[in-house]
Parts: sequence; C-alpha cells; structure tokens
Amino acid sequence: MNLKELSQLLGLSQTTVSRALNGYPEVSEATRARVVKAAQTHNYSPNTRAQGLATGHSRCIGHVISVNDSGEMVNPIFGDFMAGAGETYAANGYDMMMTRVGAQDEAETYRTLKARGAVDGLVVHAPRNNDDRLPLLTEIGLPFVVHGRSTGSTLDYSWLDVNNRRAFEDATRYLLSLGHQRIAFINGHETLDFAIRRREGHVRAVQEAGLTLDPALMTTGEMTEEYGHSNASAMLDMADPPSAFLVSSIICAVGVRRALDDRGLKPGRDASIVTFDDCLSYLGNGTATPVFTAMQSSVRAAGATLAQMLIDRIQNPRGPHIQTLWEAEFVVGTSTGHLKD
Amino acid sequence: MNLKELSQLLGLSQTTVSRALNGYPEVSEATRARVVKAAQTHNYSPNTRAQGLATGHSRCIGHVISVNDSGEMVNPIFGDFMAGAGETYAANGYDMMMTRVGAQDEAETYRTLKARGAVDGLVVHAPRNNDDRLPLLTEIGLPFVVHGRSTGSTLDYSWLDVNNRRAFEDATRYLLSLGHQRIAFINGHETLDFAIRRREGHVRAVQEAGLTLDPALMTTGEMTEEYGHSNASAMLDMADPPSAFLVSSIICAVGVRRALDDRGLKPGRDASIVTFDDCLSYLGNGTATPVFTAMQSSVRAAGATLAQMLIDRIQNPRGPHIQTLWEAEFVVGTSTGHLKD
DNA sequence: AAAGTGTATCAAAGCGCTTTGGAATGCGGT
DNA sequence: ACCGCATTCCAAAGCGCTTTGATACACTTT
Repeated sequence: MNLKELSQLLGLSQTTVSRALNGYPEVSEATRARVVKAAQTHNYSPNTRAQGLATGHSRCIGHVISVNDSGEMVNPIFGDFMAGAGETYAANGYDMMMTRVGAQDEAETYRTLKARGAVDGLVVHAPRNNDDRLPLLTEIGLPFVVHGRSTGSTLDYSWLDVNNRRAFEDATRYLLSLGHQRIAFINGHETLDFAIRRREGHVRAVQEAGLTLDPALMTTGEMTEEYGHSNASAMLDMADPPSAFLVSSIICAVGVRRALDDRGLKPGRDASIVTFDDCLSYLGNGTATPVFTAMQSSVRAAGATLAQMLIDRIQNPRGPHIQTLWEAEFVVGTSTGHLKD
Repeated sequence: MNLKELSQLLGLSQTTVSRALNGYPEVSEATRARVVKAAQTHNYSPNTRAQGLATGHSRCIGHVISVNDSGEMVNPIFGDFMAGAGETYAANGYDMMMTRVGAQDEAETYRTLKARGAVDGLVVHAPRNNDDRLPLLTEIGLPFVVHGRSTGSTLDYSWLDVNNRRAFEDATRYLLSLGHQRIAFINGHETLDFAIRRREGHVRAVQEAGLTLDPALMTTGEMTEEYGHSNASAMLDMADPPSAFLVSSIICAVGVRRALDDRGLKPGRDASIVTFDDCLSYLGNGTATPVFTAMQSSVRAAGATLAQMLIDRIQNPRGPHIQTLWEAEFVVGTSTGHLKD
C-alpha cells in the first residue's frame, strides 16, 4: 500500500492525503479524519526512503562505535546509553542507527555517513583529548553532540558531561578523611577525556593533602572486571599495599572486590573501595544500602538527554550550543571504612 | 556531490557512472577506473535513500528490543551481540538499526517497519515459548532469523541457539558428581524459551539421580547482579541451605558470589557455583584459569553468525531455513568443589 | 453584479538513484 | 563497400514521497 493507491482508494489526490497525514492546516478536519482512518485500516505508513528523498532528511541518528586497538572490547555502558537515547528517538519519530568502525578509518566513515545522507546527526562517544572528530564533523556539516567533553578543543559544540574532576576529587577527599593515605587509583584509558579529568581530580586532592603520589598505585586500561582484579591483586601483594581503591567503573570494582575476597579481605573493613557507578540496569549498586560507596550518575539518563539535545540541534542548526554538566551523586555504601591502625 | 554532478564532471552519463561504480560488466575497465577515482577524490557516495528507493531495498537490518514489564531492564548481552552482528553487517555493506518498543505495541512496530520499508530483515531477540512474532513476521513477509528458538512453533524458520538443555543437564550432573544434593537454580524469566530449556535440563538431571526437586531452591527473574545476590542470600539463610548454585548468567553469578562473601563463605570451598557464561567482553571469566566453573558460548560470535544467516536469507528468500545448534563449552574453574561432609 | 477572500483540493515537478531499451562506435569478415 | 557483432555508452522512465503554484468553489463585501 502506497500513497498513490491510498489516495485513489479515497478519491483524493496524493497531495491532500499527504497533507492530511502530516497535519497541514489546508485540509478540512473531516477529510483528515477520513484519511487517517483509511491509513490505519490499510496499514499505510509512508515509505521511509521516499519520504527522506523528498524532504532531504533521513530522520535517523547515527551512533558510531569506534573499536579500539584491542579490537574486541564492547563498552558495557553502551546498552544503557542506547536504551535511554532510544526512548527519546522513538518519542520524536527518529530511527537509531549504529555503525561499528575501526579506529583507522573513522574519518572516512563519518564522511561517508554524510555523503550518503544516511543520518541527520550523530552522537560522539568516548571523546578523546582534543578529539579530531569534532573539527571533522564541523567541517563536513554533520550536526553532533558529545557524550563527555574534549579538552583542548577550541570549537563551540554541544556536550553533556559528568563533573568527573570534582567527583574524583571529592571521592579522594572522602577516603583521606577516613585516614587512608595509600590510595590506589584504577582508571580507564587516559586517552579518553573523562579519564584524564578523573586523574586530575584525584591528583589534586592528594596533593592538597600534602601527600605524594605513588605511580605504582595508578593504573590505566580497559575497564573490565579482569583489569580491576589483576591490578588490585598486584597492588595487594606489594610490600606496602594500598588501604583504599578508587575505581573508575563498577565493573572494575567488582574485580577489585574479588581480589580482596581472594585474600580473605573484607571490603569496608580491611580495605576500602570507592567507585564510579553509571547506574547500569543489570549491575545495580544494591537496593536499600549501596554495596559500593560510589559517585553515581545514570548513563541511561545521559543518553536520553543527549538524544534530545541532538534532535533540537538538528531541527534548529543555528541555535546556540548547549553545554550541560551534571554532578555525580556521592553515596556511602558498605565498601568503605576508617583505616585500621 | 551527487551522481548527476559527478557524471557531468566526467563527461559521462549517469547510467555509465552508476554502472561503473556498481561493478556492471558493460563498462570498460579504463572508464571504470576513471570513475572510481573521481568518486574518491570528490568524496562521492550514492545517497542511501535514493538508492534504496530505486532498488526497493534499504540495506538495513532491524533489531527490535522489547522492553519488558519492568520497563527498565537492558539486556547486558546486547552490546556484545550487536558488536558481533555489526562486524558482519559492515563487511556486507548493511546498516544496523535499533528500535526500542514496549511489549504492548510490538506487533504494530513490526508492521510499521515493514510498511515503511525501513529494514530488509530483522533479528528476533529473546524468543518466548510459541512466540507470536514468528507467525506475524512470516505473515507480513519480513525476513528474520531468531537468536534462540521458540518451542511450540510449528513454523519453519532460521535460528541459532545454544543447546541450553544439555548444558544445564551436564552442569547439574557435574555438581551431583561432586556430591551436591541440594542445588539451587537461579534462572532467568521462564517466559523466555532458553530459560525453559535450561530448567528442563536441570530437572532431568536431578530426577535422573533419583532426587526430589525443592521448589524453594528454584527462582526465576531478571538476570541482574542484585537478583542473584538477593535470592542466594535468602537461600543461604534457610535452615537447610543449598550447597551449590546453578546460575543462568555470569552477572547473577557475581551476585551469588557476593552473597557467599557476605557470609564469609568461599566459592569452591564452602559452596559451589556453576554459571552460564556468554563471554561478555567486559566481564571475562578469568584469564588463565576460569573464575567460575561455567558453560560458555560467545554471544558475540552468535551475533556475527546470525547476521550472516539473515543476510543470506534476504538475498535468497526462497532458500532453505538454517537451524544451528551450538554446544556450550564446559570449563571447570575455582568456584566448584566437592561437597564438604 | 463584480470583485475580493478564504477554503479545499489538485496536477506536476523534483528529490538522486537504478535500470530498461536503444543507439553509436569500432572492427573483422565477406 | 557492406553487414553483423561486440563493445561502450546514453536518454528516459520510474521508485514513493513532498511541495509549489494553480484551480475550483462558496461566501462575503462593495
């Protein structure tokens, strides 16, 4: 069933049917009602591609997932982010497209996406320091919003980020206030902007307290459970092990906890753990009392909000750029306690 | 840059340029080379929608994610599945589209997807017993493949599944062989086909051993960490607690382990855990020796294979349906041990 | 009665591509 | 010199929609 058939069926022109369905005022309400009903009974929906060709828009948002060097890692927050974004897209009649791409042909992918007219805009994930995707997208004229920020970029662009620096500064202060002096910092890859900011926050709080940083207690890497486990294990086996762990992801924190368990150490009693918690739906941080003391911010909510920002931007490309900074909520769970003497 | 401009630039007709780029034999190799090069330098890619309109195909695959009643859960395996599928799609020039939908307007969504011509085919996720999506999709003529199976369906359709019944039967037998008699079974929602099969496997092995099943040791639910933790906790606090846990997901298993840790019990020594492991990239089951004794099968590989099956089906809709059954690999880790007397 | 004003509808062009059904060109064979 | 026969290229139709610019008609208004 297409427009032509439907309009013939109704004894109307394609113009009128199209306008009736798209809510134009030139159509009488009586006619509109008739058209809408017929469309429903005959299960008519306008062909996406024809509509897109005529309007010049795809009503589709792209998400380009860059596969990192290891080539295998899937960001665990991805599902929740997409779930949040998906709600917004659905509510606004947008489709959501995903593209996987190796790091080397990133630029090519973005250019092709634009040339093909496949998407009206896209979300930039996992921004790096001075990320070259921002000038690229600006140059080729593809609307975008950034999940996070790109320090060093002089461009004006829209982003939504968590105040990572403050969150990790506060978290470190909290551990210091409990008497911890040797604090391990299990961070993500410091090619990523958020990881850099987190380190800055941590470093600032440690230095502020007049303590010196031990490089042996700071690691960076892919934020998997195994990564948390192996690094925490190594540190716990040091001659002078840390008494507290500051962890960049609850998934790593699970690994850190396992390292403690392996050694018969109890989190909160024998060693403390503070983690960042993205509020993943399948890895909730306890129901009544939080399991981990954590800085939390819902990545799902971030997805929903960023999607709306992008849609607004697409519909009004000349509008001002929006920058949103969310503060993480600090919750005290059972994984932290005073330093034992 | 569009076809018309490019062809004018080259002094050729649109036909010739189109044919040159699409590999038709009617074009001399010299001309083709010239065209391809010009397309590259001018960054030309055919407009997706125009191409789709002309050919009648979208070269796009749909993934409809049904949001369950709780409305909030995101399947943790989703990211890895999509990563696997995405590789295949990219290699074959297909785009990948996601749609989120509430359970009540599932049918409507599929119909609209077809009517709009938005996708050439789709992957059915999380099939239920006698799933009504299969006859629906067959009726509306949208090619599909199923990740899992739908018991009770009399249709002929393509699927890829893990032999869940055998995996859980074998796992249960393994626990029995270690002397465990009270085995808890932490399962997923038994509206889902795979969960039903897993229960069947477990039940069969228990009955085969001449033991009676204790309904108090069998739970079903959303497979989150918290779900594993709360149910394992409740069972461990029973007068006659289980000595082993059979768990449907490594995420739940992490929760079960936490419940043991809470009580100072050590997995493998004080209680055993066997889990199904989807080989999620961020939640690897140890490097050298597995942490959990597990039945493992890569959901990422499943995504890649199913994507190929679907593409084959789209390109040859009259071809035979393919049914693939994978056996899970059983690995013994540190989470299981003989029953202490 | 003529002119003006909305209102409700329509025919046709155009979006950028593929593809059908020719047409022009070059070349060997008679 | 003429006739096939490839080879190489092209003009134009068509995919299903939106949208421009008109048209037909029923009312006021002067």
